[in-house]
Amino acid sequence: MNYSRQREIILNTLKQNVVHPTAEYLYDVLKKENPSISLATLYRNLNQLAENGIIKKIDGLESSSHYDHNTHDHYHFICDKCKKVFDISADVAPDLVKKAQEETGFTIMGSDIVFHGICKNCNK
Amino acid sequence: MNYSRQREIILNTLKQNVVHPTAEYLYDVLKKENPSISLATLYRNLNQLAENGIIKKIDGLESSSHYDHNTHDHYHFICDKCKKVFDISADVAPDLVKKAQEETGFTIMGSDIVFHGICKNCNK
DNA sequence: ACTAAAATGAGAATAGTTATCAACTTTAGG
DNA sequence: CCTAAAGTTGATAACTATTCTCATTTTAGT
Repeated sequence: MNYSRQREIILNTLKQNVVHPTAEYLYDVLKKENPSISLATLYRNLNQLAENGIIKKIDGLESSSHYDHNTHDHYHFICDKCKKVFDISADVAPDLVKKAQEETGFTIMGSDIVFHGICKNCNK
Repeated sequence: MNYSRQREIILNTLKQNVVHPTAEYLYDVLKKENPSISLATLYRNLNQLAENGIIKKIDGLESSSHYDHNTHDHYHFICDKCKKVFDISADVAPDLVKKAQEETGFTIMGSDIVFHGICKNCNK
């Protein structure tokens, strides 16, 4: 993977983002500072960054993928009402991967763990 | 939800299926016995059955959704090589939802828990 | 600076799924 | 058992998210 200005911008934008944005959301943000950036470039780079373990692609949330600059082991929660995505600490299930591996005998390389329901704020 | 012959056929076909099929796979199977069934009818009914908790839609596996007639609490593993989907018992993380709920204070209505890696067979 | 490999932007193409709509079924009430 | 309202169907158009193509530009090593 060579250096590329666009990839740097994309990664920085994702890092500065508190939410877990979709490509569409990122594209809107990126275009403000870099009107010439192409959607294909964005997708290409998000995929490359994810393949290299620099970011994480989160599937299973909605019809579109979300992206996370936090690659530490943790889970996600999406509110069915406001669609906001929250982090859940991996502490709620220590050794989950290890145990799953022991039970199945499979080599587990990754996981997508997504909860959904109603967040505190929407519950009021 | 009224009775419909097509829905019954779709549900039965899913129940008889040991794998966790995609809509495409189900459609191919269904057409053999019911050549006139429409793809739209299949998707409509899978969504309705899932909304009513009769089946479960599994997202986060591949670009397309898979469907599961087993609605008991359990997780999934997809082999990155052969793309087969396996069940993992929820016993590997007892009270996972309860703990996540305690930690976050959110009302958790469901979860999608997907592991991926290499299955026993492909590991040989 | 020169070259090969990698990356870009623009837009076309693809895949999976949902929407539309006229015709047909199902259901509940009289 | 008839009817009207509500629900469902098949066919196909439309949509959305993402990937592909390709000519041009950028990067990295010599």
